[in-house]
Amino acid sequence: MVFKRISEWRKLPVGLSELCIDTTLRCGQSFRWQKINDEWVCTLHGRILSLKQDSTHLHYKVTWPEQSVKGSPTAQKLTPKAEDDTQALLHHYFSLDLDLASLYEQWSSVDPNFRKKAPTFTGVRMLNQDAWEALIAFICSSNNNITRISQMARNGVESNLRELGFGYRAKYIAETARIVAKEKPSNWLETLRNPDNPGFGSQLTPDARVCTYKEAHEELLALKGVGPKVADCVCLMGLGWGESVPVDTHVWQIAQRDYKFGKKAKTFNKAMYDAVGDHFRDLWGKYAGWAHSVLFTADLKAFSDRSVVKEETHGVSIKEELIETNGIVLPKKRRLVETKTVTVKPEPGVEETKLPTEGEGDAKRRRTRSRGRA
DNA sequence: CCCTACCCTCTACG
DNA sequence: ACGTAGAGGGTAG
Repeated sequence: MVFKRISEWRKLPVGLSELCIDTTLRCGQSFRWQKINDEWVCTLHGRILSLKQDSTHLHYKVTWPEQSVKGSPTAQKLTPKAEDDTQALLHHYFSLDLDLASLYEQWSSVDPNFRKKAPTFTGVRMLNQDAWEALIAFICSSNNNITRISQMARNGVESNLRELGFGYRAKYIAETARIVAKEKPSNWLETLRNPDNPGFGSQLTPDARVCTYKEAHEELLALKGVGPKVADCVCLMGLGWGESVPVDTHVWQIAQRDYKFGKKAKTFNKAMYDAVGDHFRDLWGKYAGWAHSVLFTADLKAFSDRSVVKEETHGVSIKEELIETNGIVLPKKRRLVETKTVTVKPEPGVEETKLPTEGEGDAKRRRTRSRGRA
């Protein structure tokens, strides 16, 4: 395939606390971005986008196909003046209207745990992704990991999905595609979108029935391979519902560890699923899903080299010895250990914050080697 | 409501 | 080194 019309680098004024692409593009939201040398690269709305970032700006470059791709919904946009929409596309994709620093402040003011974790994970935004892409990607995410999902996302979607390594999810995708195409009204998926957060370039149809988050979530459950967690991923990342909180096993662990969930009830059923999401919506508000992503990212193994300890703890040392935390002896292993802990001032009326070195999170702070393809 | 099979890949461990 | 058990960002039946 021949590509032409490569633009010069352009830039948007965006600070790192408003957006950090190195974190946002690899924290399990989109599985198609690839870091090639110093640039993040992905196809989006019929063009190839390259991104890089410095402390003050997001830099972007566009590569257009030589001619329209037939059948592409964006093909008609490849008119000479259409290139100008790339800035608007980025603005929409990253929801740059939202003041993320203010949101972090707000979440920190109501949540000591967030205040502790967030400083080393600033600039984490939800991506405004295509709904269909999010649907298929997160069906693939069941019982899976980021590395493998990324491999799947790069494959073509055909009847031999199974041979391509999709496993049992191949049936889900085929079934879901059939249901959406034949059993649902045309444009059904888009009607589930948050009306306050329209899709990129979409026209608002005046007669469209307004949908709520709960309704959208419920509707998605009718698809094959879509349970509550996948439905919430699609709501949050593909349909613009900022209050959607996908509760996977990892978020469930966070809820138990840091938010006193599951002390009595050990079982995790649908009622508990809803309870966890409702709790975070109650705590964090309208953009609870965004706040959840910050804590989720903070617990990802891929980011385990970042300390949860504040900046003044500049010294880290490599120690080789048995480390015991809360009675759990971890295997002898080379690991990063903070040389000093920071005393966190207890907040009035709030449970005291654990000292960093005695948190259960130490077990996850193990340094991970790079995974995936070489 | 609870249990298990489902596909495949990577990792830890012997 | 090499093989194998186990887990990994759920869902359907």
